[in-house]
Amino acid sequence: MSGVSQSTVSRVLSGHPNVSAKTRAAVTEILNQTGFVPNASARAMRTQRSRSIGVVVSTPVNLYGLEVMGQVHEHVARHGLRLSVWLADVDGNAPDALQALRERSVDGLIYTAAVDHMPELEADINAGAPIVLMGRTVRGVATDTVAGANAQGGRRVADYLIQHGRRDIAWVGGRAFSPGREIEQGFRNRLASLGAPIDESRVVYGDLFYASGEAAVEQLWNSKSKPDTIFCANDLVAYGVLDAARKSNIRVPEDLWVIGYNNIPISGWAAYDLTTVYQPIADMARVSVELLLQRIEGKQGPSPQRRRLEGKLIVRGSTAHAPHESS
Amino acid sequence: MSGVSQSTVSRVLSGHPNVSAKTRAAVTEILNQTGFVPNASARAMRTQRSRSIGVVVSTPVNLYGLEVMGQVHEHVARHGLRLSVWLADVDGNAPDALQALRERSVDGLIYTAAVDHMPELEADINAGAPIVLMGRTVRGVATDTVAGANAQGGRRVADYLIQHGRRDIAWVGGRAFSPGREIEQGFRNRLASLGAPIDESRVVYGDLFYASGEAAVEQLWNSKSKPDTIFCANDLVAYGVLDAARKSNIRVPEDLWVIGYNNIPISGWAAYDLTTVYQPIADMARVSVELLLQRIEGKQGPSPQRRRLEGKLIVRGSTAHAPHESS
DNA sequence: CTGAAAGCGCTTACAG
DNA sequence: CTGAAAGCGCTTACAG
Repeated sequence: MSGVSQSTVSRVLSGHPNVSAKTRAAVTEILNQTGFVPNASARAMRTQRSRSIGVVVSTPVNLYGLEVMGQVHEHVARHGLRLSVWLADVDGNAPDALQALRERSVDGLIYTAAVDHMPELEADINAGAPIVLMGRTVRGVATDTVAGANAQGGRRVADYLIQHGRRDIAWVGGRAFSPGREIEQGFRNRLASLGAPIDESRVVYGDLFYASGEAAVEQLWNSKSKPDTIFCANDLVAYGVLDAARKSNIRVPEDLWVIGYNNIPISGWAAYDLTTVYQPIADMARVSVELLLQRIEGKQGPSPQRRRLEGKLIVRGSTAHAPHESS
Repeated sequence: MSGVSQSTVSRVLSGHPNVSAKTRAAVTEILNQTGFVPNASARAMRTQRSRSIGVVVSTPVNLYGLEVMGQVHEHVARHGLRLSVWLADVDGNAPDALQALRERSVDGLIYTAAVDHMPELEADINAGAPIVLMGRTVRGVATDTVAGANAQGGRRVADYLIQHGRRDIAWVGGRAFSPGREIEQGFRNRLASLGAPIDESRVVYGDLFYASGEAAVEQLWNSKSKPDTIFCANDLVAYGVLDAARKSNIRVPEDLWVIGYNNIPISGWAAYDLTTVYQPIADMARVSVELLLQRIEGKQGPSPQRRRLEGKLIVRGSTAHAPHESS
């Protein structure tokens, strides 16, 4: 140390008030000259904080995961924290992420790939590990959860379709995917209460990738009861549906209406021009990061938070209706 | 410590050979019972290694960045390392990533968003910081660089187009984007040497997002010399071109051929069915991680490596030609 | 094969 | 306002 003690340098570095202006200036000067940068591991060991949080995203076949990661990064960076990333396997597991949390490489985790029945994840959460679930719900797990208002989104689409006279409605979803299940429930219930319950022969379950949409069209068109509308649990599947329709010369929207869910940017491109439900990912990321930081500080409330953020129906060409009708 | 010394536990944890079988078994037993997990910061401080590396990717508007991140994650995880992520700003800068490297939060960096003239990045590299450039080249920077064989890709496309009788060829590129510049150079040179130099009125520069493709079509169609082919520096721009053509009732491939670069998954979807040049991202990620780890170990050679990995032309419907002609 | 001890580089009461 | 000292939790020569 050129002149002063280690303690004083540390106080300058951390902006601690107990340093005289002239000492501070002198130390800052030398810091700049030497280009000294404090060691993060040492600070982390001493403070018991890595200043880093992790995010677990689904396998990036689904472009939605990219949006999620970008928004989480944005809000993590805003709090001066670093972001580590793990890609979950197809079952949503990311053991390396949990291990990193246990060994305090990260201070907390935002988990966006959860499904039901994840024993390792649930054990860590029950042991008090700071983990926030984002975008997915898991039954019986006692931690903060931030998700879209999916049932409400499903009801909104049901209202829209019935209002515009659609009756032969198909649903393409996935069983393991909690947002899809919630959308489906809201959608089914509202259709039923409007006197137009869904015909089970028009319900198809798949893995929610692009190819599932193509497969769904083939299955629905080979059945007796062709639909006039297909509502898909995510946009990616809807693109598969639209492309299959294109290949089979099924005209959209004249012969078939198609609706997706998420409103990823591709849905605005002319090739798809997809009516879909916007998800407020930026808000979900913001709230998730805030709740996680509170949990890391030990400031969470007695019972876990369950936040539901509302989306919005975005009407585009895949369901075009007469312009005087409001959406 | 129940029974043995801290040193022995540490040796068991690290798999050090100097532990008797029965001691090892006893310690392992207790470790499992108590669920003890060693603290990563303490290990990092002692070993001077964070076991974590960072990747800097471009703003994720471009889906290509997602693929890159996924592949880098794959290879980083394979080496038992953690991955931190930073999104670069529009100019390719990521000061937080450089800071994290300086304070040893990460052991090294894979930089995929570099452009020319990045003083901070170059200063760190010249000071010996372990940074590998991936997918982009920067003039005069002395570190390992792993990129696609872009000039060769450009030549390959030139050969293909001339071979199939295309003559009124347009190029849509970007000035700050090194792969684009290299593709352009290979493309131009080969066209010239085949006696069909590009007409400068058919060259358009933009920022290489979707909207640039739409803008390019508008500009080219308002000029005197409409092209019969548009070659784009990346797939995203090509989608913009294809959608603009769709809106203007320009038929592809009858009236216009369109070619992209990268072969991201969307290019295989029926809506675009885009002829493009495949980039071996997985290999680029593998080589980048290997070179970075060598550099972290101080085992790099005297002069920086410049690797070029070859891609491959993927012919699809956006340039359909008679089936008997080979691609 | 095992243990006692030093030290990685910080931060933070504590004493002055 | 400043400094000396302790301690965060590991790993690794060193001695036996």
